[in-house]
Amino acid sequence: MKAGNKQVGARLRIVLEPDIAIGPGKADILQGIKETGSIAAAGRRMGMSYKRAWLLVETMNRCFKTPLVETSRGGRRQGGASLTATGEEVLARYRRMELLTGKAIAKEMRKLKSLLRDMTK
Amino acid sequence: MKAGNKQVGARLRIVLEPDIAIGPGKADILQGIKETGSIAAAGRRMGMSYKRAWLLVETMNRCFKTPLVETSRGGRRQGGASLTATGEEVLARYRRMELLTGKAIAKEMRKLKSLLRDMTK
DNA sequence: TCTCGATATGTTTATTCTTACATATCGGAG
DNA sequence: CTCCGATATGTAAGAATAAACATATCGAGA
Repeated sequence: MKAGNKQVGARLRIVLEPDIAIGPGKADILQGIKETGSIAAAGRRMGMSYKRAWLLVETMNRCFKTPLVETSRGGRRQGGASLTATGEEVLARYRRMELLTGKAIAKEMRKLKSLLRDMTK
Repeated sequence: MKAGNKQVGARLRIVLEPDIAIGPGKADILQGIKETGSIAAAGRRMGMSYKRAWLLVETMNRCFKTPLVETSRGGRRQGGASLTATGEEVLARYRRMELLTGKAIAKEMRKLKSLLRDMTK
């Protein structure tokens, strides 16, 4: 289904405990929720089923002391979701880690790339 | 099938081109070949089928200008595999990137962990 | 009280990923 | 010229993942 995603570069997956990790997918969902105000919209935006998006959110909420995402149903805006303070913090820290990693390995990265075959055929 | 693997910490996946990446799995295979002298042994050591291990090797060999692994069949030692100079270089660079990443994000890592729930139940 | 869009879940169907099994080849050593 | 262990591949069976479909709930506002 989703095709040309996963940008080139370093992809970071933070394994905090065995089977408890946060990677590019969960980070993007957090960001999507922050920007759209809903799990459904965040999922749609990244071509992911609502169920899958919701499941990831549910997992994250279970793993941290405080939920990362808080949701509401019905009401004036017909429900929605937003990041808690912890959610904002986790997202910010993950992005920072991505940045730090990118800088730290930039030089090695270039050297690795120079070993690649052309593949433009 | 394989269970308690994937050490906690940062897991790095280097995406050099869309659909061309090297991550912990391929790095471990390279290292296994370096240390055991065979694809089959490297695979067994990490609980991976020979076919899977061979397939990963084949993919890597196709993607780089020079093969990373060279193989032989029959002969005195009944065949085997070893890393080429390029293979050694790729492995070394990947390990270095892992190290650099670990150092770069250590501080953030600790802070993230402190937000985790206990889960020892 | 009926509507609407979003959350919340369960069930079923597809798809994709791995493994398992089955051969074929190689080539020095015995 | 047969044996052995490893490479090299194909195919079929199974397992794990993900998508698709189907409801149920919520609650302010019309």
